[in-house]
Amino acid sequence: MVHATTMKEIARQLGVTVSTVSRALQNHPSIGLRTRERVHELAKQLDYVPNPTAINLKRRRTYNIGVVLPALTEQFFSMAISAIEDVAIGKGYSVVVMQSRNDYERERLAISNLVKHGIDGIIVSLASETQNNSHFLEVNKHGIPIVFFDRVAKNMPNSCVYVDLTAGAIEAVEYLVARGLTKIALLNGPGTLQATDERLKGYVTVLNKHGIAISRPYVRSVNLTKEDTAKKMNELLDLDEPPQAILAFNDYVALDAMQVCRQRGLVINQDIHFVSFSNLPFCSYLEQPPIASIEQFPYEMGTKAIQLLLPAIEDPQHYTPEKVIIPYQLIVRE
Amino acid sequence: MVHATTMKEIARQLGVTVSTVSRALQNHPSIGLRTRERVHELAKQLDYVPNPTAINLKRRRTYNIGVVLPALTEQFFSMAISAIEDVAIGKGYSVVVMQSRNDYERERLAISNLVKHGIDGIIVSLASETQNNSHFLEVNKHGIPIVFFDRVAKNMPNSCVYVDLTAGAIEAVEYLVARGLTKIALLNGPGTLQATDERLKGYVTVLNKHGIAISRPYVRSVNLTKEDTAKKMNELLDLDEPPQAILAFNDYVALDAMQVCRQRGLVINQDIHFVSFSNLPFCSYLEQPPIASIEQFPYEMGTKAIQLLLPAIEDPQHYTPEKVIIPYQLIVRE
DNA sequence: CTGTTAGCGCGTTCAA
DNA sequence: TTGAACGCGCTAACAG
Repeated sequence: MVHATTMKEIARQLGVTVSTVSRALQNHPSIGLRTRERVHELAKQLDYVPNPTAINLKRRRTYNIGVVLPALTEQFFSMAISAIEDVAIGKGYSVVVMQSRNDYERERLAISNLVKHGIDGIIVSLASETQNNSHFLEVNKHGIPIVFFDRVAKNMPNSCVYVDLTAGAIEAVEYLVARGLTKIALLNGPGTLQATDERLKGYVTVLNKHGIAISRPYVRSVNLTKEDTAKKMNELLDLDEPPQAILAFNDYVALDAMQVCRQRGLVINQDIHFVSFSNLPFCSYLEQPPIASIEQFPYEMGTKAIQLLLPAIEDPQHYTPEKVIIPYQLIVRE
Repeated sequence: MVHATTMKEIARQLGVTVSTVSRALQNHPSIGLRTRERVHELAKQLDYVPNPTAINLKRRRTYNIGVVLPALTEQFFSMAISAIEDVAIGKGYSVVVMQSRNDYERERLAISNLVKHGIDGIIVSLASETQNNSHFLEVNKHGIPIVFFDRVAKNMPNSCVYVDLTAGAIEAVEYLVARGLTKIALLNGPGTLQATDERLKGYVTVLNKHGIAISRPYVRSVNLTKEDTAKKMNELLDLDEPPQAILAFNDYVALDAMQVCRQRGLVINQDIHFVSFSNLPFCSYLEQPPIASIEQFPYEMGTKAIQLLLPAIEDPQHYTPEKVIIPYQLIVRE
């Protein structure tokens, strides 16, 4: 801005003190009706807008909340952001977004930028490649609260909110088995994510329960890029005994894998079946979507995350971190 | 934060002045090597982080850039945001997002919140329901620069960046005609958007050129909700002479309309053909995508938008608004 | 080389 | 009812 009008300017033009203007603007009772009116009038006339930076400096807050997540273009995360934003705005906060692109260094940089830039708290969903928590510990040391959501960090004392993916995976695999599909492969995420472990655990549990031998080549990790997913899916199809069904880490992995299948002439939901996590809205546009998906309620997760963060910001002393588990839901499509 | 360490604290512990500390920290040449080292050492030891709010107060900047757009969950916009963020971060700015949800009041509120919250500039893509520009004029009055992108406002003096949709529509409709499809309907956006006029103009131009009569019932506006699109698509199919092809406002409209067609037993790309705008990545997952789409390069648009905004922030005097047109590209899928 | 002083815009206590 | 003075945390012109 070229030169915004300040209280000082109003005071000067009215021949009063800045403190009088200050009080008049906040309708302090001890200000004469006449002066108050004159101040308000001139303020409006000069398009006076209080300088938020100055106010923040006094309040010792920025009213900025940082959100770091893998990719905004993934609908799961943009939905979560929407939820965070809705709550934040209602409480007078703004949301600053940063994307890690699943890259550790970028995540580290994003966190550092946020702290340098000034935020009152941070909400994070981990990059798939993040292996250590030093950057988060640093933030904790500064007394800036963090809440993890969905892709949460292991062994961190902060609040976090996530769904019970093991239970979700169990229900998903049970569903496949109930449909008579027993050659089930797992296209899992990167080993760095807790979410990957949880899916695996559910997968193993069900197969064991039904006495189905677990074939090592059936379990593969992808790094969440399209290329890697294609590679791993091709490997699965090249096996002597290719799987009848795939449990995919999420809808994006499922879609990329399904594309490979189609290219190889397989008919989805006939030659091969998919079940995945996320239940993203755009799957409803597919002619042959995964037969089932675990809804993870990103909106609810985002809402809960910010609801955990705000008290940590506004009343740090009485704040104790919480682990919140959001219920999942198996959505069957046919 | 409970109690961050300040320069004052460092100064106290070292028995020097705050200004000495300040200069030492920025490696001012006129500071004794010894003191400089002691200051840096203690700063690190006490986990000193400069208070950005105080710095911003002096610099008279917030280093925050506000972005207001219809919906983050639309991939077109999340891609644009990614671009904006990439450039912004490189220049030391952070991005604050607000969504209008295509609602005028929400857009108005978002703008007002941004100004109250403190931002150095704003990038906007209009809500479909926005009919007047008073809230933007207000911002202009405060000397805060605005750049419009994609859905730009009519009759505003600010910079803006958009694609030549008329030319795009022309090429798209020509493509349909060349394929022998002449009964072409237009599922257009809301009349409030300039982008809607432009598509219509292109549509009319081509039909006129080929001497194809324009049937009024073939041209419909949708408000960009799934329900309205379904309603209008059904109306088109209920006509005595239903269209062979649809030019859709964007991929979301196309997808919603295609869903209706499938439900009514039509085979996409056989009984009816679609061409749309945006060319969103997820269309590549469809078995029967629109046969062609106008790529609008959201990443390039976002990049250009912030490149127009930053000079306006950093050197207001020498800044003159620009209208930038990004080239489109017709992507043919088969 | 370092301290003193002033000021960014605002809120607030203490006097008058 | 209003003014004077101080402080939030930091930078910078001026002095020594």
